[in-house]
Amino acid sequence: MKKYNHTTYAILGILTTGCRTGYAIKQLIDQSLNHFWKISYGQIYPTLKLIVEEELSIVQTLSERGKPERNEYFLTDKGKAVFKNWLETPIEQIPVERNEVLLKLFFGRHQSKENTLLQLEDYQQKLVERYQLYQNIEKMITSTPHNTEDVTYWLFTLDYGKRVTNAAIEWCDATKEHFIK
Amino acid sequence: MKKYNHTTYAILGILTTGCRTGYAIKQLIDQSLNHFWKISYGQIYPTLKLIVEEELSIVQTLSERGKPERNEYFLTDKGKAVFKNWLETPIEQIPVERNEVLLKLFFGRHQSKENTLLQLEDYQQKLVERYQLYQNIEKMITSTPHNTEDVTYWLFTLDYGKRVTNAAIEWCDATKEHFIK
DNA sequence: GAGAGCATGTAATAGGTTACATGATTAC
DNA sequence: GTAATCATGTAACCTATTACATGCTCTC
Repeated sequence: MKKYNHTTYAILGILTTGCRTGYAIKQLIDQSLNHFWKISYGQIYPTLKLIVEEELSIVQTLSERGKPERNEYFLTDKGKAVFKNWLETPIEQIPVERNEVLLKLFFGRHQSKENTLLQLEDYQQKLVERYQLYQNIEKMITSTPHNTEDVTYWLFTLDYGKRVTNAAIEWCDATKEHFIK
Repeated sequence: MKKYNHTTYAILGILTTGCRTGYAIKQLIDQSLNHFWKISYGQIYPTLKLIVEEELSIVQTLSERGKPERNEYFLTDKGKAVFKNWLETPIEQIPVERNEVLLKLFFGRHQSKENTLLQLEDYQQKLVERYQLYQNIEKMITSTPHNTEDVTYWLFTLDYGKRVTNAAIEWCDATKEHFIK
């Protein structure tokens, strides 16, 4: 089966959830997948064009009165099969995540302890903000009525973000110790 | 002060450690920074050309007998200042790390529990392998004699990797629970 | 009438990977 | 002689971001 890039699969996936337009895809990702996925219009519209060319989707142009014209996309059987195949294939490898703070720390021998501490504290603060953001999203989605099953999956991904962010925060604490003494 | 990309700062940093050639830079990154940074020759050689053009570095071509010809790079005062300035500037923001497993899980409502479990188990296995790799690197650098201070910084970055990877492994366990029942 | 939101799209640029090309030396 | 290692480099390609351009509708 022909391979596509991650962006293409993400868009195919979102088309299975009822989102129909490029604009709505952007909104859904920004609102629900924001902590582990992002996308720009510069990817969305060319990819929508691509999946139609590849016959993974068909497009219907709607001009309702009182609304701006819009293109609605629907998966074809081929599109559904390609998506399902991707869903069932394990990822090839965990990507190496470039970390600029670790890079700076790696060169720490050549800088002052004070500066290293400042970098760690700044990083930790940004991590704490991110953690609090996750908590707020969690509060919001558990207090607002949603489809129960959707919420469950949403919470899994949030839990991942919280756990990993928390581990990084704890590392900051432990590492700061070495530069305070 | 003029801005450069991360790759440029990484290379400036490595030139402060005594690495001198493009080949040696590649080796150092592959061996020591591999868990949070990677680079290809397609980035290294054009960047080395750039830093010479920008007068951040000078280059000396050596042809020793018995050795292939090589270009050695040395930071200029300007190069050292640019690097120091980068070291002292906090990162702008923590980047969003795309996570393909979370993306698949997000669409989990539309697939079988069995498949979700398989994806989680495969991911966990890859994480465990990564964790063990970190442990092995740790053993190796603590048992081989190195400059003590260098080792300390090296261990900090490894500790980060271990903590974050471990948090992800634990998340896999917790999440798998929901699909086993 | 101004601003927010809905809606679509492209071009320039940046950043990075992969494959390819070349050639010397060293160890077996 | 042949495989591994040292060493340098480029071209094609892929992915993604940013800025820009357009125009409609709805609310205040």
